[in-house]
Amino acid sequence: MATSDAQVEQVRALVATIPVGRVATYGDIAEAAGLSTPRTVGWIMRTDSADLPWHRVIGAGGRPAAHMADRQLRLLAAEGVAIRDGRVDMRGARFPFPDTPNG
DNA sequence: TTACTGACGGAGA
DNA sequence: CTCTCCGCCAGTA
Repeated sequence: MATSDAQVEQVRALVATIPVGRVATYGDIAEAAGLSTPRTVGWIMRTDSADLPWHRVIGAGGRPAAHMADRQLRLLAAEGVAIRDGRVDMRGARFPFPDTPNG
């Protein structure tokens, strides 16, 4: 499987469903989208994340994107997300994806 | 075609 | 806790 367009749309859809004050990890999104590696999620994001709340997408353990961590943390903090020592407090902030229609 | 790079994640030191 | 190495997939040279 070479990441069908459906997978890409799935990832984009999942990211778009992340509500305010919540966040999701690349791994969770990849898992929910049926991807085999979170790298692909990051690829999709950088490819086109203009219409997506990219700031609600973080790395494992609440690690924000290094190139724009300040911006992401700032946006998350503005939405009410708890930040701890420059990292996102996953406790209660991690958005639980309801179900994966893709299976 | 091979090699290098990158919005990642896990395990080892 | 920080740093490093391997695996994974897609893009670019």
